Amino acid sequence: MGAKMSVKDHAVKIDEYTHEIPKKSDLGMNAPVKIYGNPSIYKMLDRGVFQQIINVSKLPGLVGHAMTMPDAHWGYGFPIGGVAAFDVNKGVISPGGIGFDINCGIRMITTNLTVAEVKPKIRELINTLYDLIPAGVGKKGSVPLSMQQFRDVAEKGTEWCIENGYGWDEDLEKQENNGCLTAADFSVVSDKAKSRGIKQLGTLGSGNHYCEVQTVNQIFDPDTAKIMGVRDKDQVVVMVHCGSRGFGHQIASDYLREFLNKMETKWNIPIYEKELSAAPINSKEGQNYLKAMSAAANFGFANRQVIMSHVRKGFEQIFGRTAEDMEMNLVYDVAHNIAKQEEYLIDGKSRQVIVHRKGATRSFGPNSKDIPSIYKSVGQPVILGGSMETGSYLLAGTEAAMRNSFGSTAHGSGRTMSRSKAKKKIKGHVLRSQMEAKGIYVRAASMAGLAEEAGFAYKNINDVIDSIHGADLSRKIAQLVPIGNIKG
DNA sequence: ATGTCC
Repeated sequence: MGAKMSVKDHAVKIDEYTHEIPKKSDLGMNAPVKIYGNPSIYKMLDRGVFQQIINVSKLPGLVGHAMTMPDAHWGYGFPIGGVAAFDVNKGVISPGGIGFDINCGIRMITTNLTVAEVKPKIRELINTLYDLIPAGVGKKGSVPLSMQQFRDVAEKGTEWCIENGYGWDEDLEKQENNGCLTAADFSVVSDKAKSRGIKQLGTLGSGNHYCEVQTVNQIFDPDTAKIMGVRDKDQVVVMVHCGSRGFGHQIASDYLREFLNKMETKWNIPIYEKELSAAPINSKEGQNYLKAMSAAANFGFANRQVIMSHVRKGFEQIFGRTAEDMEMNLVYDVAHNIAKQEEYLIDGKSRQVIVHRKGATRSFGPNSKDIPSIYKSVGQPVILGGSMETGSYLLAGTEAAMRNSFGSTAHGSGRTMSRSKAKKKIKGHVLRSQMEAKGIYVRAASMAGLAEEAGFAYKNINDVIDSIHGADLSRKIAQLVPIGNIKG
C-alpha cells in the first residue's frame, strides 16, 4: 500500500472497550499499548494520542501496557488520560507523565439539604462562596503562612489543615493516602516554587478548576451510594476541583528542565521527544523529583481541604445551621495527576512499580490496601468531573482495574475542542446566560475562561462513563448535575 | 494547568 500508514492502523480490537497496539520494535516500542474507549470514543480519538502513548512505551523499564483512558486527549509529552507503570529499579519517572498541575484532583462533599431548599438561595450561596474562595490566575490565598508553616503544609498535607482548624478529624482518612505523601521533602524544592506557593493556600486557580454545587440526578447502586453518603435523588452535594497551583507548576518545570539536560549525557536514555524528559527512578535526581512532587501533592490535598472548610462556612452562613447538622461530610478526595509506588501482580509475580496517572483517577477495588475501612467492601470512591453543563459521576473502584489498568480509570470528560476555538464559538457572558436559563448559576473570575469550558468543548461524558463502566475500570454509583458553579 | 515567555 502506497498511502502513508497512520499510527492508528497498528491497533487491534480486543473487545468492545479495548484496543491494543502490540509491542513493535520497528516503532521503537519497549512495551505494548492499550487504548480504552467504546466505538464512539475510539473513532474520535485523535492521532496525537496514539503517537504520544507510543512514545511513552519507548521509555525504559515500562511494565505491562502503556495505556490511555477513554477521556484521553493530547497533552504535554504524555497524553492527558495516560497511565504508565515503571519498574522501581529499572524504570524512570517523568514529570510529563504527571502533569504540570501536580495533584490536580477532586473532592466530593455531601449535605442533607434538598434541591428544593437550596435552589431559592442558590445565587446568594454562590455569591457567598465566590467571596470566600479566591479564584483566578495569580490569586493570593486566604491563609497567610510563614515559610516554616508552608514547609509543614508541604510535608504534612491535610493533617496540617486539621491541626490548624481547617476541617474535621474524620476528613483525614477519606482522602487518597490520607492527604499526605510521606516522601515529601521541602529541601529539594526551589526557592522560586516556594515563593510562588506560599501565597496560594486555599485558592481555586483557573482553567477547568471549579467549586460546583450539584444535585443527585440518578442513583445506579443505592447500597454503595448509601455507604458513600448519597441517599436520595435531589440531595445537594458539592465538588471541588483544583490542584497545587503555581507551586506544583514550578516544581514540574524545574525538574523537566533538569532531566532533559541530563537524560542522554548522564543516563544514556534516548530522547525521542523533548517533552518526555525523564530520570531513572533510582537516581538522585529522580528521587529528588519524587520528594518535590510529593510536597506539591501535599499542597494540593491541603488546598482542597482549606477550600472545603470555606464551603462549609458558606453553607453555614446561608442556611443558618452548622456544617455538622447539614451533614457536610467528605465522601472522598482523589488525585488525578500524580505518581505513586504501588504493588501489582504481573504475570503471576508481585512487582513494585511507579504508576504515573496523568488525567487518570486511582480506582482501587474492594479490599485493597490504602482505602478507608468504610469503603473496603465496595471499593474506593472515584470522582469523575464532567463539564460545567453536562454533570459529573460518582463511581467505585473495581478488582478488574487492579488487574488491567494499575488500579486506574478516567478523570473527566476530556476536551475535544481547543480553548481558543471554544472562545471563538461563544462569549463568556452569553454562555453564562444560557446556563442560567438551564438552572445553573455561575460566577467566574474570567468570562473568557468560562467560554473555554463550554460543554461543547468536551467529549460526551456518557460515552466516557459507558466505556469505563463497560470495561469495568470502575462502576457507576450516581450521577450529579450542577445547579451552581464558581469558576477560576 | 501556569505570575499563559526569563
